Amino acid sequence: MSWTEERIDTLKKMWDSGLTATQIAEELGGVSRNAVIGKAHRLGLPARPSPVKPNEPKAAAEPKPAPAPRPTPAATATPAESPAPRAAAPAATPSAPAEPKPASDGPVLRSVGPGGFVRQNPGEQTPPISPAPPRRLVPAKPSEAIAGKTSLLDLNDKICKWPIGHPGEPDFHFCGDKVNPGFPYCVEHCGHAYQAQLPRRDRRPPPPLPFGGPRVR
DNA sequence: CCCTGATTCGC
DNA sequence: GCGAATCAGG
Repeated sequence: MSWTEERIDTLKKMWDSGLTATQIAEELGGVSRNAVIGKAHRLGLPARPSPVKPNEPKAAAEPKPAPAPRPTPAATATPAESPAPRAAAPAATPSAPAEPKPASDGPVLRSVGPGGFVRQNPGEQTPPISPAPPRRLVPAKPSEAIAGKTSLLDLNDKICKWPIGHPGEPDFHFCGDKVNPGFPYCVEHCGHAYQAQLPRRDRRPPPPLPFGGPRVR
């Protein structure tokens, strides 16, 4: 596989969307995660939170005479140290001066609900990345199987929240039928979720459990 | 062990 | 330029 313009474009998009190199490689296909990382670096894409980076050359008492032979070839006129040479657009977005960007630029803390759902934080009504849909719409890979299905984001008080499939799977979605008033599920799935208490001797083992159940493969 | 990204270096 | 091998932190 070669790095066509299109593949590079995909790489860029996914890279600054925060996807892992593994995911990107998987998506592109035909390349390893190493290839992706290597390419990303060659492209000069911004470094990502790496597990092994924050360490700065400490001036420890090393017997090494050569302190900093770090070859910075194009050190034309950079006298001061640039701890975070990430800023690239100082005077941009003239039309929108005050960008209400969240104070923290780190990952948003989330809690995870039963079944592996990711809960939205209060006030976080918008997914992580959607600065603007400036370009043409792109394939939007991750949601092809769900097209037309009831996704997590579609859930509300009026539709059945009975899960179809398992969280994390590409086709995972929800029933989405009209809810049985007073219940989180539609009539049919209420029948699965709630069973009349029968006399002990008549009870039967197989209780359908939404989530939690051991995966059957 | 697994995961991650960074770096190196032979091709 | 490419990416496997290697490194190193979580």
